[in-house]
Amino acid sequence: MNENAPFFSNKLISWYLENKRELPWRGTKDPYFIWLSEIMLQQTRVAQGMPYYFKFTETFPTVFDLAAASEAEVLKLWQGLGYYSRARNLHTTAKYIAYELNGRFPSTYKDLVALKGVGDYTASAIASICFSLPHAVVDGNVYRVLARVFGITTPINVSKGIKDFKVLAQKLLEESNPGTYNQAIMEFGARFCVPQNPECSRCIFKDECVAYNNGSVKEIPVKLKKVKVKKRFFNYLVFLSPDNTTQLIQRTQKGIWQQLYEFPLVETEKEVSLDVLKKETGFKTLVAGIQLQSVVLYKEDSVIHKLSHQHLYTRFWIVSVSEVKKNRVPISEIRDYPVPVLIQNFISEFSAFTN
DNA sequence: AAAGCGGGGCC
DNA sequence: GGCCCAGCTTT
Repeated sequence: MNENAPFFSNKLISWYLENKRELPWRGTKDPYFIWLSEIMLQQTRVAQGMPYYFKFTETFPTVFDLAAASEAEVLKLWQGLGYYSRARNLHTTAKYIAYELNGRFPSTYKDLVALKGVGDYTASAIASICFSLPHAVVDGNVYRVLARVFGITTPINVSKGIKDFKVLAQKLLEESNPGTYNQAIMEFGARFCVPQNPECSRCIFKDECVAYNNGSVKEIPVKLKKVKVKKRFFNYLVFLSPDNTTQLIQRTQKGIWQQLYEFPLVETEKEVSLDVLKKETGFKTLVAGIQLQSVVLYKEDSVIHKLSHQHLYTRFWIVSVSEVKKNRVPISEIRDYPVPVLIQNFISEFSAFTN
């Protein structure tokens, strides 16, 4: 046991009890609700996840309700939250718990971490909050707080850093109340020891924080190399036929937006004119056997949809046809399909769909 | 060990 | 424009 542990955890927990937010998943130890909230909050701010937590708990009050839903329903409810593999894994795990475990949630770290979509962080969170098991969480907040207070400059995104921080976090864990301690350190990182411009001068750790007393708060935690952003050029073909149908295709390939729907897509190396687009193999395949009445660019300027690792330069081409042959979707039913935000934004502003 | 995976908020 | 967010999975 680290000799600093009681000092550190006592201060943290005192701060937490005075400063914690009332969040909808606080005040329950039901693992279904804690699990739901933890999956939603992976790489996601509380403010962004909150509305989804309300939607999911209302629509699926129990794990059986979630298990009984279709994947498309789950994805539709998840739409806009991003990292859609979380939703697919959530659904897979719900079915496993409901139908294989008869609704009894796993209650050990080992069994929790074996669930799809549940890694070390989430298993530790559920184990500590729901079952009072002594597993320390290490999320982005914990990295930041520990790195600064203890002056650790090992990069947080290399294996040595990941291992070292986990060991330290585990030493500092208040074992008589691991759930409260874990939430306390995360809340402290989220609300006080924030990434930019923390108010160190009135911090509870200002006397002992190594980074503050070093003047190195801005440089800590150390994180290696940022991702290089790739540019891609998307041309969506928005078919319109007289019977008020269009075409939507489900993305089943590897990559972004798996299992979500989109308009037929022609990806090109750069922004293209209509003449060039018409010569693309992908375009020819998509319109094969179809009577084209007109192809009109919706807007000249590309929409630049930014993902963390890709910038999608996107244009929508309105393709009037006499008949949609494949993957027909009545315009009135588009709203039932889970789609990326990029597509939803277009649907919401395109008059032929909104009228 | 490194890459891939969303969307949004803040500076 | 860059950084980060209650990370996990695949390669």
